[in-house]
Amino acid sequence: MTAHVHTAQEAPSARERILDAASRLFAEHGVRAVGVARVISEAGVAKATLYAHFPSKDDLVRAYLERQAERSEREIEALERAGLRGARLIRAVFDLAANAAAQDRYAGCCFIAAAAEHLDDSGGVSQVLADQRRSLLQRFDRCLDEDDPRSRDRTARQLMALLDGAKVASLEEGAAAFDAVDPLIDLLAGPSETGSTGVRAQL
Amino acid sequence: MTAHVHTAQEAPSARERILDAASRLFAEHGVRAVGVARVISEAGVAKATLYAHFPSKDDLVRAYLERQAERSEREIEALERAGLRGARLIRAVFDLAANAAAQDRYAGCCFIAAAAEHLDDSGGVSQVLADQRRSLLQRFDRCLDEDDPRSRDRTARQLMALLDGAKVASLEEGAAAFDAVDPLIDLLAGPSETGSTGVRAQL
DNA sequence: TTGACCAGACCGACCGGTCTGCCTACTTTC
DNA sequence: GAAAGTAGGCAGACCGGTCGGTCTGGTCAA
Repeated sequence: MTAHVHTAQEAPSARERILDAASRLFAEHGVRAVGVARVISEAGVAKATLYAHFPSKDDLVRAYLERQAERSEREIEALERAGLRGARLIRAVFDLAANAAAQDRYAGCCFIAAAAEHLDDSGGVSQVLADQRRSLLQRFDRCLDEDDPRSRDRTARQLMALLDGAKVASLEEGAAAFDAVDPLIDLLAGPSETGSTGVRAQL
Repeated sequence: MTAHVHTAQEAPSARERILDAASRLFAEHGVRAVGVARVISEAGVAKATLYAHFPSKDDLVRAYLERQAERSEREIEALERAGLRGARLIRAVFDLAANAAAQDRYAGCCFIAAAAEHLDDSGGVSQVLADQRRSLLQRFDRCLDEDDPRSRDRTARQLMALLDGAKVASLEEGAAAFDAVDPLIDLLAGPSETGSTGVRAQL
């Protein structure tokens, strides 16, 4: 695997260049619409090199989704470390998604898109998606301060639906799609306390 | 176009057999995963016949989505004709989606899936999707009894997000995904009045 | 005779994936 | 310190298969 650790000066390894190019292309055009030829072209890498690091395109796709899931997780953990808790952390998760939707070449949530492109899941792609989903659901659950676990679980699922729904709407409306659901977040997540988390304004 | 109208006895025209087979296959496996060869095979039709009716696969896809949108529209209109209004009609729309998610070979909402598969929209596919979306949004709006148009629009978008979110969740959880959002519908759509619309229980 | 349909060969393009061959840079050994 | 070996990456030819799409030729009913 050569889990090479680079300093900032070093050029990124071939594996990372491949994953970077694949991530950019997959996110913008979809997984099925991008062939390995285009990935190696934009990564500046030989075909054999790609297949040395990823046994098949499906492995590359899985690695792409896993990295994306890890990044999201780390972003949220960073916010938590910054002191955000409960309702404010939940709001921040929505704000992160809204920020992503505001990007120039935004083409929808990579997890929802990948799920739609892998209805027949021959590889382990949908497992990665299920894991990411469960992880976020649990985080919502932990952020809620309702006593009844059943009620907490239901509220977490409502928040998840709201997030996914806003992401779907953002395909056509961009980040503005998150405005409509905004008031509902407070309602579900608990006392709104002080207003904005500031995260959304960061970009 | 030969907009032939058959009685019940007549065998369906070639065009309809094509559209039926394509709809079944596209809905179950996704648009890109199904080739024209498979469509004509399951439709029992010659390749030339398909291309006589649909100039390209993209036209076939558009026809498939348009027909699906029309069917949804007609289902809702039938419920309206049956006397459902306001909040109860909104609930019925959710129940229709939940029923679809309960089907055996359900593989997600065809509109969301098609949107995810056509991030780069070369054909007019995304136009069909946008139309369907706008149409449903307007119907929600008409069903709400809030006075302020702005507030009504926002509530309609919240309902839409809830519906899309439940559809996304139903990819993994099936029709059960709609249970969680259920109480929120009443909250948004207005006075719950008498409980179930009965639609959901129909199947 | 005409027109709608059938079966299936055929086309060029592209797909994921393999393989050969060359080059470079580091490491081992004398 | 030079020679030899080795590992990783490069370019691109090549493979079988599938894609969307076209074309030929034949069947059948109106």
